Amino acid sequence: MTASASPIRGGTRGSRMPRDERRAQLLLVAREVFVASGYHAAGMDDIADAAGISKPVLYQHFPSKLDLYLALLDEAIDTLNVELEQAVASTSDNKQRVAAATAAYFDFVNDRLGGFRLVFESDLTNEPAVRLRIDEASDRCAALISRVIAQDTGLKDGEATLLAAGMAGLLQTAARYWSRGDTQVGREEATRLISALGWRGISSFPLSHPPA
Amino acid sequence: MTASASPIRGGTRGSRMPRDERRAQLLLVAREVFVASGYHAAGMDDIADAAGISKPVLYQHFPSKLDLYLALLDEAIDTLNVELEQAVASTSDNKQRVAAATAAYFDFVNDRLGGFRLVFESDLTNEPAVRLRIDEASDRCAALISRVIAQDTGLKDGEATLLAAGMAGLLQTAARYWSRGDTQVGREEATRLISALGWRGISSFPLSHPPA
DNA sequence: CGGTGAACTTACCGGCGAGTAGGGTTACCT
DNA sequence: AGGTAACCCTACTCGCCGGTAAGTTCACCG
Repeated sequence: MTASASPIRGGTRGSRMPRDERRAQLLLVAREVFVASGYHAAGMDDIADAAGISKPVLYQHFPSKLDLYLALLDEAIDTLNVELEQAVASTSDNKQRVAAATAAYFDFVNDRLGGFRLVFESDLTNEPAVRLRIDEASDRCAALISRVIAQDTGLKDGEATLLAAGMAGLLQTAARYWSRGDTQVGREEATRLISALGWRGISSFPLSHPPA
Repeated sequence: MTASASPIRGGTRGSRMPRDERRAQLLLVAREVFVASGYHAAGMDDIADAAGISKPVLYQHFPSKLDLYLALLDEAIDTLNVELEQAVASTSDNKQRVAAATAAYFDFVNDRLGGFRLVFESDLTNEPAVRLRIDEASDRCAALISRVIAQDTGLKDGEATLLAAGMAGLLQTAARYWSRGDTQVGREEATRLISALGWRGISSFPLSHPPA
């Protein structure tokens, strides 16, 4: 259940490191372990072992398991937000924006580091600090998308945000499903399909009372 | 963090019960506790206390914490699948089908029993048994939706299923977002918006090569 | 070279929580 | 009534894991 193939990542056993470098390595290794096992199944011993150090060193860099996890979570959330922001800012054509946003989600979900698991598949959602961050992240994504929707459709704010939350879920779920790889559809095709689904959905508003 | 207001649910302390009735009560109470605290934070003691019995009784009905949890998970998954199936079968008009499916998700997410938390917000996703069930549940939902999509658009199976997975995510996320209640939009309006988003998205396929 | 501090270690503590042993009590049937 | 089986309880074990106390080795600098 825990990493065992190559017990030491990013440094030879016994090699000392300057504090900053060590911290960076620990973040890297810890992410791998958390991503692979989830918060609960991952032990601080596992992380220390994987990094080739002993547990107290870990605690010299992070005051608690939760803090370590939160640091990684923040990192991942930030990545997602930045990528999505760039996508929205990359063009002024809203159709293109949807396509770019879709690509951003696919990128995020297929990132080697697997940070998306921390955000979308956390097993610590009952911890208030975690819940808060994830909710905020979702809200921030929704807000970004919401602006595009509102601009394109003239819907009221609450309505646009609801749709945006849905869109975010669509992109996230589709990207994750696709990345599982049991589908025959290639990435190009997949992003095109999802992007089209989203764009067509959005661009046909408002139709509260369908066009005569 | 654990229920404390009314320590005993569904029976007075000390009252004996026939086996089946007791089991049913335990399932009810356990679901409340798991829904409120998640798998990890919930203790078998908590559940026993909340049910007004002692721990060994719990173990006379369920061999382990995991088994108990899985029983509840299966129940919840079944509810979702049945509701969604009924929604799809309730009409032969695909637009209505999308509306009905949307309503089904909103129903499921707003169910008093909160079973949706077990399916959509489980904190035990690293347990293979849980992962398996949730993945299967998603796949089954996607398959149901996929058939509608394929029928309406003539897309290939893999493509339709990808879109269906996305749609399921859209419905799920939107319903959950709405049920958080920080939106001003009423339920009628919300389901109409989401349903429209989904339907418009779907019904405009195929457009792999946009209509001339 | 000696000394100083940071990096690192081994070896432990303490609590928590799943699961259990063994015995008491109530309902029901004959 | 009296036996019996099912229901239930108190009180414990035991492994796991986050976190720590105290001592050791390496790098660097005067």
